[in-house]
Amino acid sequence: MRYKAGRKEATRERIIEVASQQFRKQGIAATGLAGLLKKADFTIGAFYPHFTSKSQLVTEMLAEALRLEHSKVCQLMQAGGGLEAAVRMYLSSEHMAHPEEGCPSAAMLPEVARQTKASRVAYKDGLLPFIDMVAESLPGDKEAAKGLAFAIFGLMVGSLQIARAIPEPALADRVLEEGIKAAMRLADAPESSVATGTKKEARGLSRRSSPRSKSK
Amino acid sequence: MRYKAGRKEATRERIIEVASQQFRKQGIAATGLAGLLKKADFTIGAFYPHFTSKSQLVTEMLAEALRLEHSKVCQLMQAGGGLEAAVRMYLSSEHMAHPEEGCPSAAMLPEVARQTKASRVAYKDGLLPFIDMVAESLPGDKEAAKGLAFAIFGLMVGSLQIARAIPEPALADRVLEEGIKAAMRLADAPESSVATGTKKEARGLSRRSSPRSKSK
Amino acid sequence: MRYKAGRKEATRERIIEVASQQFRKQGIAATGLAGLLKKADFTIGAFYPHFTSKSQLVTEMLAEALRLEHSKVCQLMQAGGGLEAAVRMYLSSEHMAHPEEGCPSAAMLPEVARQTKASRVAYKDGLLPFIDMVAESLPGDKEAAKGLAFAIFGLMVGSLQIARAIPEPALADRVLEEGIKAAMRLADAPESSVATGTKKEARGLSRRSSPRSKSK
Amino acid sequence: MRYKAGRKEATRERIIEVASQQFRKQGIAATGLAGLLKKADFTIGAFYPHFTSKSQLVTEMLAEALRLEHSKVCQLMQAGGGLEAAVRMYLSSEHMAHPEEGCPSAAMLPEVARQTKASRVAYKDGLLPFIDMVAESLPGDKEAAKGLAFAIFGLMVGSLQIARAIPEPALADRVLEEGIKAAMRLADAPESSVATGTKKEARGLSRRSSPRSKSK
DNA sequence: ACCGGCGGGACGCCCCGTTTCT
DNA sequence: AGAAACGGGGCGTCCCGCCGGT
Repeated sequence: MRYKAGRKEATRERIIEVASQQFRKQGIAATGLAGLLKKADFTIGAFYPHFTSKSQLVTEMLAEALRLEHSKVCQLMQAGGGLEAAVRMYLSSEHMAHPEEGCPSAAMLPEVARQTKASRVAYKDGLLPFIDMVAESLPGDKEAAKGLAFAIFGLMVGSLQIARAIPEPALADRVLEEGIKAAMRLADAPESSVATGTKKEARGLSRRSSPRSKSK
Repeated sequence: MRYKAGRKEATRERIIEVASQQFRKQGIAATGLAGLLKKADFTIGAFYPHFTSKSQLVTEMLAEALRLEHSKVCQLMQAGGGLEAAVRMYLSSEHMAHPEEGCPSAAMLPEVARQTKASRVAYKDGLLPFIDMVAESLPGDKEAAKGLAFAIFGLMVGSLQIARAIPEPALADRVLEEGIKAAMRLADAPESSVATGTKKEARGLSRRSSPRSKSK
Repeated sequence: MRYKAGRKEATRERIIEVASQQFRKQGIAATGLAGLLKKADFTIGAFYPHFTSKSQLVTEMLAEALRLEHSKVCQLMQAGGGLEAAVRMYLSSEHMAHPEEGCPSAAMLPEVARQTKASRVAYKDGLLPFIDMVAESLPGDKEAAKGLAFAIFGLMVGSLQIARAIPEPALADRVLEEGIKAAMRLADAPESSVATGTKKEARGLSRRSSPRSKSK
Repeated sequence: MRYKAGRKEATRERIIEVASQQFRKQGIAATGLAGLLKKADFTIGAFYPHFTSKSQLVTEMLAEALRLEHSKVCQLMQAGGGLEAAVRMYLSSEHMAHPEEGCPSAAMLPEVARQTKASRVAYKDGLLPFIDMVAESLPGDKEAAKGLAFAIFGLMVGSLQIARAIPEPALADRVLEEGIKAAMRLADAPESSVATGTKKEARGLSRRSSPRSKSK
């Protein structure tokens, strides 16, 4: 073959990488392919050998972006911080200020819901492992933990979006803080709150929240 | 007024109304003014006497949409259901399936964050009364309740968006359910858990909104 | 009648006046009626009672603008300066810098040529008295003087336009100067230059330039 | 180059060529890009790979149109006619009737004055060589000849425009004729007209015009 | 076979001249 | 006389097909 082996892959990856930044920063609909390719130091000519359409790029970009987000959070949690560290990172001013490097869900969810079926499947497939990972750090049986993980993730996504939309920095920070507190409470006192009250031990969370455990 | 009194207002309101539907359904960037006006049975010529630009329409539409959402939820809560009824409605399959008539935050938040300052201010100004209203149905001191209301709202917004993006109906419903459970837990057992530990009684929520009747 | 008598006329005149400024400044095609009316402190509603179309306004505006230009130059020449004063004024930096108050021909001639027949007739009818007036200050029989007046006027129009188009002030001024010199030579030494060589005496010109022939 | 060598250049030239016709015929502001491109058998999609904006096209079109006009006149003068032939051609009924193939200055000067700086610089840069060429066929020292050339060109431009604007063919022709006479007088008897009286011999002019007054 | 990039049209927002209603 | 509404058109950008050089 004419080109260095792997060059094609490299180009493709680069396009996806830049796309994941631009889409998160400006939105999917508002981002044009030409500008995107230029940002990746290509011209549109480089696009169609790799993707059949913009929507295919969206699909692949979602898969990749979620994979990266997943591994980023995974590392953070395994580095010792547990879920709390992840939550604090997610709901931080830095994350709020830099959507282009942040969670794809927070940056694009409503737009994802309007994409093709394939893209939405890719989103779901990228989200589930992430949810499972979060669930593993939560107490309770597997299914219950998974449900809780969905809720906690929903809380984080929503709170971050609200904070980003609010033009008042002080208020935005407040929203983030409250999101952290609520996420930790959810993680700490899973559904059993009243019934059993015993088994929390949210692997990695809890520290700060452990002693009290509210529920009595 | 030169025209039949109120005609101008009627047109303006009609444009805003259709805009709020289309923007929620298709996204702001993806919605063109021409199509929007046609949907309102006008041509583009009818737009510029009322608005100077699309972004001004976005601003006014946000204000109006939030006002309506606010009053809708308000009615629901005062009708006796309390916060729980509102949460159940928000995280229902119907709401999930009809973004065009649903919560503007759930449908457009990431795009709102990319709008002009004026639009974001309008968003904030429309959101706060809503948050305050929710807070009133929560226990604890005013500030704490407000913080909790932000978190609960974030949870609802995020969960609804996730459910909308997921192409598997069963899983989407699961996300909604878990959102409801978590929202109720948050509302039920506010932070005071340790401090006071006593009478939560989330005015209107609590167990499953049990005996009481909160409102007012 | 409802309105003070003459009010209608006043409005009409005001529209024409502002139009003659805007058209000269920005060009006819590039000037919109809405902006024009706003500049005259009206809304478009004030336009159609007075004119049936933009092109009719153009026609009337040409007649009026030429009438004014005519009388301005007439005054100048009768004030004692003669043709030379008029030429010097016409080809001055001030006139070059302010097309909106200057000669309509210099500002719009190519556009006039593309207007309706009616507009062009108005232009012609406005131009001829002006040419005749200039011709009267020129020597020779009436027809010859008229021909010369056309040429001198053409020279002035073209030179002013060239100067306006040139972005280098020094060069533009040079063009104006040369235009003045050439105009005076034409006025001074009419066609008879060789044949008769006798009685120029370009009524009103020459004074300053008469003994001249400078070069020597 | 990726395409058949010169294909891009060909398209670009074609666009410029058609633009130079349309702009001269209808005016710059009154000519739309879509119609222009269609006239060149393209769609608008073909425009932006070559030009970044309409105003850039204007700039390039001015440069090209002046270059062509220059060479056309140059050929004419070198073919033996001298300046007189050029003047007669310029102020001919044919030229008057076909602005789209004629002098860009006569067709667009007032609009050129309203274009961007870059366009006006292009105009100036295209005009100067032309003026220099005309100056070479004039007697007297170089600078004086250049000044005279400006004036003669101004005279031609203005006279042609006036003739084009006048709806009466007979009068228009009269204006052209008088323009020719005056131009020849200027060229024939440069400033020194009286002093020396003898040496006109405006390289190529004069012959036919010297003895007198021709017209009719 | 990657990639550059021309070219096709549809469509984006905005503004035009005009008509209509008051 | 004011202003809403119409609909066409302004320029510019969009996504994409396809050609052709490397």
